[in-house]
Amino acid sequence: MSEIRVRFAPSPTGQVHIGNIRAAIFNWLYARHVGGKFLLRVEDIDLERSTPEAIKALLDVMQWLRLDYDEPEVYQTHNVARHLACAEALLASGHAYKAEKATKDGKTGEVVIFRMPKEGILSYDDLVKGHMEKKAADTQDFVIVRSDGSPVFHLANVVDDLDQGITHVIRGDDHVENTFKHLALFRALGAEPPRYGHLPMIVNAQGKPYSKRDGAAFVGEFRDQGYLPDALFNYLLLLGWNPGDDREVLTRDEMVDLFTLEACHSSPAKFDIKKLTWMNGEYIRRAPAAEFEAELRRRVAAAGLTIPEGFDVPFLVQQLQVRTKFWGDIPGNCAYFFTDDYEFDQKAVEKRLSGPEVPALLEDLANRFEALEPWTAAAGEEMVKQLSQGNGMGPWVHPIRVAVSGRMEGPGLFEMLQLLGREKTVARLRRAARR
RNA sequence: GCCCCCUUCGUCUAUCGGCUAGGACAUCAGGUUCUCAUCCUGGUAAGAGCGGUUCGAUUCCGCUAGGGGGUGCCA
Repeated sequence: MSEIRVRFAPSPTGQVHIGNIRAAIFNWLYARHVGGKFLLRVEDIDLERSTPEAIKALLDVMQWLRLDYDEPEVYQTHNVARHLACAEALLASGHAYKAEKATKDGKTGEVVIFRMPKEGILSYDDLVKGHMEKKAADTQDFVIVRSDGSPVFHLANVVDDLDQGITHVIRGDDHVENTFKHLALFRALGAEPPRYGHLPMIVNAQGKPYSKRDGAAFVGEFRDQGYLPDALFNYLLLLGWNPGDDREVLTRDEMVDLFTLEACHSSPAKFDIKKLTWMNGEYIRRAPAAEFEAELRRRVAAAGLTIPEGFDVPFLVQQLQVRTKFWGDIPGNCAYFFTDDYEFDQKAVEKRLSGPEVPALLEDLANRFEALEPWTAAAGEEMVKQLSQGNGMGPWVHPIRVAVSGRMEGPGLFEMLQLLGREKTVARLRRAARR
């Protein structure tokens, strides 16, 4: 049995759309599952729309999502001579003919047109949609070489698939109708066509194709917003596929192991950013502490902040990891540990620090913390508990929190103070008392 | 217009004729608690409609409706 070869063949005309990259993901998983080859073909014959920037963005995204391919990427522009030679062959064999045809802006020129079968039923078995058929009479001949001599998508796409030995074409639903054309082209070229499978579209809340106006639609945007590649990968996979049981968060190995085209759906799926966000948090929470720490250090440093000597980073990680939904939350959610110039949330100040009793309270607490032994979260909590006499620590805890961090939410207060250290805690309490 | 495809909770989905229709996200209520988050418990919520086949249909078939795709010298 010959090797299974699949490909991802995007046009580099802009950023990479999530619907597009999902096709790449499914192709990649299929190839890995069956032990075949996954290839990348850059369909850059498209006029002026293909740009070097777009190609770079594409390659970056492939790498970011760990979609490795098994042979160097192929550029469609490098194969134009072959496309045209095939058109000649088709002309010679009578499968194509030349004709004068008008463009939509009124100019006419001679093009090469492929002859579709005129009688009978055209059919094929779609890898995900099942048996498909269409009356030949319902299809039309189509242009394969433009009047300027350039090959049209259908020709280039088919010839490249042929040349690359593609055995399974897994692509978006919008290509279903093209499949009848492509099949005919393959046969006219005297070649055995690949199997085809069509993935349903990703749609918005209204059921229309998901686009830019519906929110982030490009892979790069998700990356910029702090989504993890593995979370996006996992979420996109769940749109139209499931492992057959209740598992949702899967490792790459599990995905490869369980993936089949038979389990893919044929109905469109709505993109739900909330579930993606949940999954992202899930991936951050499940990340090894060391990985979280590395990311934390990187982001704190990138913000120009310095982690003090002796700072208990692992303890901070423990406090922060469960509260982080996006990498982008860092360092905003912990900057106050590393600078005295942290921001005060105005609402928090009004709510917790504006009372007439607050200055005296904070001064008193500053004195008590100054004398607290040992400097641990447990000791601090014990002390405040004494003060509250079992009536709830809120009246003490809230002002302290805002005074030392500027915000109303965050790690447990006493853990926060332990991390911050006695000196800073006391100084900040006094500063807030005297403002 | 014509051709093709799709249709289970708000969303992603399980079910391959036996269903008290399960899970997850979201949402609501409660628990834990110094906040937020996590975590735990519980609730609301679905088979587009109509016919048929069958002892029995969410599951099979047909029709209708709704939605999507295609119908380019775009890809």
